[in-house]
Amino acid sequence: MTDKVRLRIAPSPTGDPHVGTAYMSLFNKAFAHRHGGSFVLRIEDTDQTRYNPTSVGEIIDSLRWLDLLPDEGPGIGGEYGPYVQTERRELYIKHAHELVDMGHAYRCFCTSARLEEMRREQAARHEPPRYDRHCLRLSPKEIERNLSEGKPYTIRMLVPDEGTTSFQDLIRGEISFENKVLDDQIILKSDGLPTYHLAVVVDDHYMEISHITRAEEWISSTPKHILLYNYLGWELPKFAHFPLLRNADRSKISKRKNNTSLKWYREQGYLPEAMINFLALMGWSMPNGEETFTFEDVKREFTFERMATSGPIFDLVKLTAINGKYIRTLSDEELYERLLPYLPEDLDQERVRRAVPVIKDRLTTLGEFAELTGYLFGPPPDYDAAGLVPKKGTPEAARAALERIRDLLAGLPEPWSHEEWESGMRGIAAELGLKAGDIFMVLRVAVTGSPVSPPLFESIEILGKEETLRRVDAALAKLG
RNA sequence: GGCGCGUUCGUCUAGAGGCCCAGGACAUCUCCCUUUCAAGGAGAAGAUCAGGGGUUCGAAUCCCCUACGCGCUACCA
Repeated sequence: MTDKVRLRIAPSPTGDPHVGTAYMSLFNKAFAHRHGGSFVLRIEDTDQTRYNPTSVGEIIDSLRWLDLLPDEGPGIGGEYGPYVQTERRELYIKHAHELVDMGHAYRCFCTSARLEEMRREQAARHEPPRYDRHCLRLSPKEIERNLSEGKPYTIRMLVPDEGTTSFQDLIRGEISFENKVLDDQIILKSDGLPTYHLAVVVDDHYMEISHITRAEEWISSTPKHILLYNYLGWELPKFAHFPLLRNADRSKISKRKNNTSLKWYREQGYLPEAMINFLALMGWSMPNGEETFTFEDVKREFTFERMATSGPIFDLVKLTAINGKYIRTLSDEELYERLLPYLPEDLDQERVRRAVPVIKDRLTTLGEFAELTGYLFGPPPDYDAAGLVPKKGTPEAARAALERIRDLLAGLPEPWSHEEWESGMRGIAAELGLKAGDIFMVLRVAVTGSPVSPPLFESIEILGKEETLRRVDAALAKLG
């Protein structure tokens, strides 16, 4: 074991790339790199029933999107591979049997049916569900017979009846468990693949992981892992259990109650740097109190000591606010570039460029651009003729206003200035005894199809005189 | 039920014995700006620091108890 700093994330390829994976990656990569170490990706695919073949690629894509790519991992390379657990099965089998030989583990031939029955009875007696060690009492002869009959078996670790197992958590301090509350956990399944508990210990050892970071849901299995390290005679890594991201009801974050897929955030148009900033604010903060910062800042400042212990609620509203803030700091050109993946390719690019500065302050995600600016690239959404009529006005007033606006626009030189247009508009309002706001509203609805829209003048400018006039005529026709 | 972890404004947090009758951000509300909506600016409201006991001249900060929340309790991770 060296004193190299090596951290890893170990997601299971069971579904969409999870926001929790990004959360852990952020701090792991920051800490590893801060100390000149490596950040590793390992795929924990020992549960074949939940395996999803597209998942690994999507996890990597998502990490690349967030600029959190690992230094080592499947498809990335590294000297500690393979980085996929099913490709390492011989290693687990070897150590599982080694543990059996040492008397620290034993074969269990119990069927799932018997185990279920056992648990049912324990529940009925209000006892904690634990393996009753039926197979620990098997004689060598019985074991021999079961083996020769080809009975399937699992391997369970043997937990001491007495004593306590404790460890120093980098985030939470000392945590200890009485060994008697620990179960004789299955470490090798009957399909020959390890359970998490064995695989994680073996891999973290061989991959020379120096700091084991994971969510707090793993705290209660840590003593089992420590026991395994001790049985195997391996040096203990450091442990840090991070707070669990929560739903609004404080339960563990789930896709039922939250958008947990990183693909979703990308599709909506959240900026990776906003995502990073938001995630870093969950349970952590900059020493100087700064709330807007980058990955580089986290890398420079991250320490386990500053990590909070209680699980933060994942608040989409705050993420969205941060995202809007990041969008506003982008230059028009940058924003244009970032918008491209979210737009149909056949959109008039020149028009998109001109729409960018107009819409920037109103964007909260990149994905909103298309809907917010739809009227600039096609006909305005259909609206009711009543929408053209000023609050205290009549359809006749709206008609008179539109006719004069049409004449005003038609008579304006091309290009015309905001000033000459606005004074013309105000003149019409005065002439008709309407408020300026009413006049602008009539035009706004005629041009954008909605009483709520991006700035009117800029919109007209982008659409051009001809198209604007067409829309005014359409509005007139609507009024009948 | 057992074991473990946690508990500062609605939310994210600052706070490591006196600087705190608790600061910032998001959200909310008001005002300003303004042709709508935003953005921006200025304000307001919002936490008896879960509750109760200690320790101390002094506690959000240290200790104990209680309550509540969450997690684990699978041949899932």
